[in-house]
This record gives sequence, structure tokens and C-alpha cells, in this order.
Amino acid sequence: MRLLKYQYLRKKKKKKNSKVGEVEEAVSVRMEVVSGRSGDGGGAVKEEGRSESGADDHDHEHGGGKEENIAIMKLPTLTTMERSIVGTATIAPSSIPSNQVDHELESARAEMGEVREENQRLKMYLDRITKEYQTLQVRFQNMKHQRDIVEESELVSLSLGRYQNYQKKDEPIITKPIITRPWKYEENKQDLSLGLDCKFESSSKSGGSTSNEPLPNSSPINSSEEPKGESGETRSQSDKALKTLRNSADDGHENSTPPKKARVCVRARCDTLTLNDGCQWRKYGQKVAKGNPCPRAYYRCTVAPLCPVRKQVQRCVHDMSILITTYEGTHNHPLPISATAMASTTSAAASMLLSGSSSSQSGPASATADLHGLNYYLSDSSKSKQFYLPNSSLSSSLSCPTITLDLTSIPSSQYLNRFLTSSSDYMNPPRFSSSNSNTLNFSSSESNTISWTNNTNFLSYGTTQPYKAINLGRQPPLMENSYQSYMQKSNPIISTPPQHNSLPADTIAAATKAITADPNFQSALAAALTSIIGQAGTQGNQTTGVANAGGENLSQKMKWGDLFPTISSALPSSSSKVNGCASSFLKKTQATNAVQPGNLMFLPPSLPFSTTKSTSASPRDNGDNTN
DNA sequence: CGCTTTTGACCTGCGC
DNA sequence: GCGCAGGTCAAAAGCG
Ligand SMILES: [Zn+2]
Repeated sequence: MRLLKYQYLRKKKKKKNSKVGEVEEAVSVRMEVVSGRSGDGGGAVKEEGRSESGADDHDHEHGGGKEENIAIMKLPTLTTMERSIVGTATIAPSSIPSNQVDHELESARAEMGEVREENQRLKMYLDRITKEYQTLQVRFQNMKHQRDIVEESELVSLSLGRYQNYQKKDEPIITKPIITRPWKYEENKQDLSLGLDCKFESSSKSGGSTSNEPLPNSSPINSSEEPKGESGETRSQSDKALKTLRNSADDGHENSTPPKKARVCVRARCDTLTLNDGCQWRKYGQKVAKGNPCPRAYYRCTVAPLCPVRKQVQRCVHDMSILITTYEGTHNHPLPISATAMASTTSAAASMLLSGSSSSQSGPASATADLHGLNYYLSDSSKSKQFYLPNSSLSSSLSCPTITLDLTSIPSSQYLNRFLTSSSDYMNPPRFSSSNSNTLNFSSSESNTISWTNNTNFLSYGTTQPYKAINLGRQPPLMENSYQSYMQKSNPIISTPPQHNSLPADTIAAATKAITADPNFQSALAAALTSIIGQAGTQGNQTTGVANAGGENLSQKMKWGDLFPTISSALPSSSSKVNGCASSFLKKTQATNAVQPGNLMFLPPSLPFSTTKSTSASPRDNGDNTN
């Protein structure tokens, strides 16, 4: 009964979300086109040619589409073609002066020459992109491989049991086909994909045995969703199925070891109740965890009905202004644009976990090592009871691979939100060029304190904090600039004036160079990059992120061009009411922690802490939230 | 009215 | 087996 209602509610939510779905589907379609363009060579050129060729000239299309062939056939068949051109051009087959025909021929020839040139150019363009992509990919894989080795030997693997490893560790991690998910969205994720972990992968991979679970996952969802006039019985059944599915999705891997999911813990200064990461969350529980008077809130992603992603939110007991958000699970749906930044960020971190785990063969057992940095963290404070960590105890942390991203250097949630949701310069303009935040960059204006450690691809955050945490730190200026330039180009809203009007390909090239330039951050950056690319890829169509990353570079740009304007203009509300967060947090804290009202003191008094402030005060309004 | 949040009960895993 | 703690559920309350 209850269950039924619950599911019913969820179903309703589904309806609500359907709008989002439509929009995103539209986006997907668009992306398909786009990616198709840049994805495969012939197609790309062909499309280009098509768009450029006049409506009057079919041969142009031909030339554009199959330049290689045309090169051969052009000479011998020139006359034929010319004739056809003349035929179509002059139409009147009756009586045409021969000199006029010659004229036509002449012009046609000239035209063809142009087309040929055009083709040449396009081809070169394409080649370049392809090459860059391949280079990038190769490099990335190499780095990954190397890192695996290094980490294995150096014990710095960040990974903690990833089921996929248990299942097929011998299999190249890079390309794992995933099951089809609802929303016509095929979750062709790789380890670098958006998700924080790959639970679905595992279930899908287990295929045969478990196939019953995941497979229905995609279809039943839709089927149960579409037929509106279901009888109560049917519905309850389907609802149950849904629930089962959800559960199975949640725990994910019935057959594989039940290792906990990888988690990404984000520490950030935030005056709102939850981190404004762009996703829609619904609170489903709250608990006062041991060791921290601040209640821990449990949220579940509601962007898609069956999305297994959850997050826990709790204030740091040491510094109440620090919000510790722990993400867990993989989104099984296209993300709201506004959520991509955070998702990318976390996925990048998760990918580190992942890549580490690829080397670590053992399951949860490797947790200790994997949590190297985190343990550092833990060891420092967990002993004192006051300390809190998402996996609040060591034991749980052992079973839950967790990677910590420290964003505390970013002053406030407003900045952070800005940082997470857009890349416009919200901070001091001077720094924008060098350390502007973007989706890949965890560094803030205080990034000068952030440094990379060279030895292990493990990015450390070298501040005064007594712990080491993964920090996707700065990217090389080149990368930033290129990215920025792209942003500037594609997003008129972004204030900074365009500096280089580089072609997308140039941007990519720049990115490539950037990646190749500094091997120290290659891995992480590549991971982040890949995740983003992959994300966009998955979001847009059914392509696999990494596999198509390069091919999608162009399209990526275009997609981002579409995406970012929204991003920068819309501050998504993480939950439907981020506003209330602060106040409710206060309320809550007062209520729950009446014993020690002193806690409240930890809240930055200077922060505009009125109920509505945090969001409304910020430049961007979360009005549309892209949904 | 529909959706979200609250909140106590319940479930589960773990250590003793 | 028991108790504890983390995590989840879902009825009830709250909100717009
Ligand atoms: Zn989700």
C-alpha cells in the first residue's frame, strides 16, 4: 500500500519530469546531428558540403560527400558531369547557343574547382580533428595504463572496489557497453562517464544472469509510465517492478560482491543547505550521525524517476560553513544542463577512483590504500569524535570507496554555485583569465594555494588543511584559455570579450597541447575532459563518451554552445527550494541541536542568511533552472 | 491540489 | 543474539 503510493508519487514526478525529458530529447536529437557531423569523416564532409552547396547544384553535394571518389571520377567524367550541370542549369533543352553552353561549362568548371578546394579544406580539417582525437585518446589510454602501473606499485591507488573490476578487470575499461536505460538514453558509460560509479554497467555486464533486472529496467519503465489508464492492480505491479528495479539498481550488483558504491565527497563552503549542483533532489531522510551534531540529510535525484543517484549532505562539524556533500551512484539519465558541471567534476574525481581501481584487483579490501588521501583526512580528525565524514566511520569508508574533492577554497556557495554552474567570471576579473572556474577546474581564485603532486596523479591540495584531498586543480593556462575562448565564442552571455577567435579545432588542438604539455595533470584532466565529453555524448545520443570523444569534439563545442548560455544564466536549484535551505537549516539546527546553539555561531554571520538570499541575491536567478 | 519536507519507524550490516 | 549506527521508507505535515 504505502509502497504503491510512494511509487505513485514517483510516477507523478515522472510526468513532471517528462517535460525535461522532451527538452533533453530535443537536445539529444540535435546532438546526434552534430556529432554525426564531426563523428565520421565522410558524413562530416558531406554535411558540410551539403550545407554549402547551393540548392541548384547536386554535384557539389556529391563532391562534398565523396571527395576521394570524385577526385578520380572527376576527370574522366567531367564532361558528363558538366553536361548534367548544364542540363540542370540551363534547363531549356531545346535551343541553346553553343557558346552559351561553353560559358556554362566554364563556370561549372570554375565552380567545381572551388568545390574541390572546399573539399580539400574540409578534408584537412577533418583529418586534423581526427588526428587530434586519436592522439588524445591514445595518450589518455597510455596515461591510464601507466597510472595503473604506477599506482599499483606505489600503493596510491585511489580506487576502491569497483564492481566492474570484479567482473571483468581484464577487459579494457575504456569501452564497456552499457545497457539501455530509460529516456531513450543509452547509458554507454565508461568509467569516465558521468556517473560516480558504474553500477549499471556491472548489472548489465553480468548480463546473462542478471539480465532480467537491468533489461526490464529500460522497457518496463517506459511501459509502466506510458499507459496511464492502468488499473490499480497493474499499476501496483508495475510500480512494484519499478521499485524492484530501483532497488536492484541501487544495490546494483546482486551477483557481484556487494561492494559499496564509489562515492565522491565534495567539501565546499556553502551557506545553503545543499550544494547547488544543478540536479533536482528530493530529500528522503535525515539522521543525526554519530559524531556530528549536524543532521545528515539524504537526497535522491529526482531528475529521472529511477535515477539511483543519492547524496548526503552534512555540515562539517569543525567548520559549519563547510558543507560536505557525498554523491553516490550514477545518473541514468541525461543531466540537466545545469548539473553537468558538478557531474563532470565529480565524475572526474570518480574516474580517478576508477582508474585506480582498474589496477587494484581486490575489492573493498583495497579501500585502505585507495583512500590514501582520504585516510589521511580521516586519521586526522576521525579520531576525535567531533569529526564527521560522509562515511562517518572508518569502517564504512572502508566499504565505500570515497574520493574527496575539496572546494573549500572557494569562498561561498555563491561563488561555488557560480563555479559549478557556469564559467563566467564571477570572481575577480583579473584572475579570470588564469584561473577562471570552469567545469573542469576546481580551483578558485585562491587557486594559488593549490598545487599538484607529481608522483601519483593524485592531486593534492596543498593548503593548510591537515589532510590531503583530491582536488582537480588548475589546468594549464593554455587549456583554460582555449576553453575560455571557446566559451567566449559560444556564449555571448559570458562577459569576457573574446580573445582568440580560434576555430573549435584550434581549441581542441589547444586542449590537446595542454594535455600533452604537462604530464602531471594529464590523467586527471583527461579524465575530466573525457567525462565531460562522454557526458555530452551520452546526453546527446547513444554514442559512447570516450569512444567518440574526439569525433565529438566539434560537436561538443556546439553542444556547449547551446548549453552554456543557459548555464550561465540560470542558477539551478539543487532542490526545488534551495532558498529555504538556509532558513530551514537554521531552523533545523536549532531544533535538532538546541543543546548546542553554539553551532549556529559557526555559520558565517556575515553571510546574507535570509531565507531567500542565497539564491535570489546571486546574480543569476534560478527561475527557469533549465527545466 | 500536488509536490516536498519532516520525522519516527523500520531495515540492514557490523561488532561484540 | 543483541545493540548500535547508518540508511531508507512512507505517513503526515507543510508549502505554494
Ligand atoms: Zn539523476
